[in-house]
Amino acid sequence: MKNAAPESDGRTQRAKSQRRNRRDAILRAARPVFVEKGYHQTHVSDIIDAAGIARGTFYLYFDSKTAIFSELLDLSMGELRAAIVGVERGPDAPPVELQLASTVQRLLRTVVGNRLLTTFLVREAVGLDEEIDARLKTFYEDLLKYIREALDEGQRMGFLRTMDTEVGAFCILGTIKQFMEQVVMHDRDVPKEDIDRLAIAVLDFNLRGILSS
Amino acid sequence: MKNAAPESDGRTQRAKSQRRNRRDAILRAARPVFVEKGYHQTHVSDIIDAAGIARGTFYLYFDSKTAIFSELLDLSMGELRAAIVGVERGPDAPPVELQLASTVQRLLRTVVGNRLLTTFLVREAVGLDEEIDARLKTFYEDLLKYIREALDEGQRMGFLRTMDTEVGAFCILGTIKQFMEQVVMHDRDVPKEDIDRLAIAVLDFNLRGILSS
Amino acid sequence: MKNAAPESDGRTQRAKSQRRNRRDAILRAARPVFVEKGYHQTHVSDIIDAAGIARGTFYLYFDSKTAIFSELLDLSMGELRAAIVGVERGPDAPPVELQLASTVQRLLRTVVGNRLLTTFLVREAVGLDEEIDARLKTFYEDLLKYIREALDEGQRMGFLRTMDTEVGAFCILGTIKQFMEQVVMHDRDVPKEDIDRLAIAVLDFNLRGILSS
Amino acid sequence: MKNAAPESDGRTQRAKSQRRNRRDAILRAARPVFVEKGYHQTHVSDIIDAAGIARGTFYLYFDSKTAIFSELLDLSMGELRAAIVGVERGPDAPPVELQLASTVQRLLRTVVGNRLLTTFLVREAVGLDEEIDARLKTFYEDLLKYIREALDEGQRMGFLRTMDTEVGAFCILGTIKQFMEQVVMHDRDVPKEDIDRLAIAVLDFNLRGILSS
DNA sequence: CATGAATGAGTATTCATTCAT
DNA sequence: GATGAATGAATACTCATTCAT
Repeated sequence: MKNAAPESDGRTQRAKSQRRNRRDAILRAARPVFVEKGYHQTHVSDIIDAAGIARGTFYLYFDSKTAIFSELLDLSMGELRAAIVGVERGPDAPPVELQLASTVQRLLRTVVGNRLLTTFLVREAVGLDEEIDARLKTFYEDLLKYIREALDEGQRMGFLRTMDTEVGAFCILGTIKQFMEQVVMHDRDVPKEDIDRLAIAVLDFNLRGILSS
Repeated sequence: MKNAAPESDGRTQRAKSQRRNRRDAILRAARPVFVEKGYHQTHVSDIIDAAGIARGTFYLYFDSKTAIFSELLDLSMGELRAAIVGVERGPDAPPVELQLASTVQRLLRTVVGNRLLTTFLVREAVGLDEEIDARLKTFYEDLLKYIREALDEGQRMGFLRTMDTEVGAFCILGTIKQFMEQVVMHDRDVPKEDIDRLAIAVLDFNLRGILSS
Repeated sequence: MKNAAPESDGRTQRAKSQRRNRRDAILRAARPVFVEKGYHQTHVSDIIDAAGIARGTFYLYFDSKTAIFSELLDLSMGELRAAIVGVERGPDAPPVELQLASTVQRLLRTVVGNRLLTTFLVREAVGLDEEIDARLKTFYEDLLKYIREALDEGQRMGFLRTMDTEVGAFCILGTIKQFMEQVVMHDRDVPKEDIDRLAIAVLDFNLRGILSS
Repeated sequence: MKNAAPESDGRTQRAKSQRRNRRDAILRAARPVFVEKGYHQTHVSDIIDAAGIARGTFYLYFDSKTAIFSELLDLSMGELRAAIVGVERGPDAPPVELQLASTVQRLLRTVVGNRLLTTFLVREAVGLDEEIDARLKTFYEDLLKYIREALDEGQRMGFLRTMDTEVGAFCILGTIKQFMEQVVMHDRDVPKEDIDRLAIAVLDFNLRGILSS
């Protein structure tokens, strides 16, 4: 705090880095516990056991059990967001249709490859805490908005048909979330080829529906 | 002793009826409490306060807090099931396409008309209890199976295109569940006309997708 | 209450008799339940189930759970008392020594023949309730006093040696109670011959001790 | 990390010692409460009030109310056992008769000097819990076996007369237990001289019975 | 008399969080 | 920073007893 010496900067740096490492270690240890046992059945004891730290140490890095869970949820939302965002809107960007396709593929690969994330988003985080619920709501609303804008643009560009894009958006979101559910439901690992096949099928459903043309 | 039979019969009848009434009254009182406060934040005290009964009386009719919640969940699943089931398969039945359409409409009307049910099915019941989770899983699996069979038949009859009906089924389920989510999210009442419009839009999405033909 | 008619006497009589029968039936039903499950693990439900009566009916005949238990205990104490009391003190009565001998035999036969009684007196009734404890205490004190007076008389008559009769009395009581314990401990039925053999052995112990003469 | 081993050793040592102290303090505080109020009327609140600790602290050291009671009972049984065991069987050991005599004296002194112990063994522990009952049964069975073996040896050595040593053993146990009862019954303190006098009287009873020779 | 639905006081135990060392 | 002993608020469930029918 006193900034007494120039090397204090280096120390602070190192300290901060250590602190961050410790935090990350605790987060990494807590995640599978929350996923396996669920929020309410996961006790602080379970987390500190998994992390190999003392009880008090936990509270040195996180304000509460809710706080660490909340942060894990944020990480999950971030990962999923990263898998989606990236559609370019510039004039010489690839066609939105293709972008959407690759987005779906990237998305499903992420979901399957990280079941922890999926569990948080579809099962654990619901109805625990008002603030958490709010954040989840915002997350999905952002997603909806993003999808809807993509649909709107697709309509403007003519390759998407006339429709209520609000409805279209939540239907698409619904198909994705249900895919996530299916992944969570089945414990077995899904082979990569199957994921690609599924991604194409889901995309196909969203693009063309079920009716024979 | 003399008039044991006739009297006991009448008494039993009345008693059973009263017993059922009481049970129903408690169930009716508990439902909105669970919906508003969530399972964990709903204490037995809240339920008995809402029902205007004594603590012991509650346990006279239900084994536990979990038991009454479980029963409410069953009721919700039953209502939703009733709104879906009913597709006839006979040779002179109306075309599956139409039946599916009307089913979606019926379904969405039910969902909107009973937000309590919806909340249970998409938010409250998840991750509370292993047994409850299992029942929920079974419920949705039945639903998936039902939808998939409908899709299979539609393919056989030629008006549905070639596709992976397993994927088609969970995508449809996803759009429905997400619709339920939207209903739960928005507290405002949705006008009936809007519901019908939405039902058509959702159905349209599922039938034709988003691509312009 | 009004004594309106002469036959009311008869009616009252019959009613009283019926009432007594009912009471006895409940007592008979409750006894083995208390013995098997113990006081605290015996619930009023168990008693009314065993007696085949309604909950309210129980309270028509007994003030409380404690009351019926207390009454059963009294019965047990009465039975044991009846097996003991009866030593005649008249000038031409049989010698106290013989009376004591036959008393011990009668006593042990009673104890073995009625394990329920035994259980109440040595296990169940201890430490349940201040009032019950007091009654049990009085019972054993009476027994002690009775034994001591017999010892005193025996001393006066010269066939018992000089000793502290207070100590002698509680030692004798101790041997009897421990015999009862043994009976309770072992579930198996004891053959009558064994009882007689045991009675003689116990008596022998009390009369002559363990030292070789 | 560097000095983990040595420091943890010292810390662990101190911690273990403190932990034991705390446990003992709670045990010491709980014992008179159980004795005075009885097991069922002693609530965890009473114990933590007596020990001056918080509710959670109690459960830090004991699994349950039953657990702490059980441990107190074990302590009592241990104390009594220690007062009894010690008869030497070697060729140059003091005669069993004398050993028996001093054992009885030691025993009674222990019983009188520690009324808490006595209360547990003769009143409190009976019929509370199956597991506790079993332990109590084993304890008394061990005692019986020990006494009987002493009697057998006395017979072999010729200074005890021919008798059923099984009966002799439980009769002796009975006199001891009844002595304990007498101590529990009477609240007043017994002067040491009286105890010695009583010990001799009890021993005399067991050795020679009540009959004049 | 008989019934049994209703009552509500009573209690052991858990677990997130704190803080002295 | 790290520790882990101590804390105490919070909560579901039982069961003896009552009383309207």
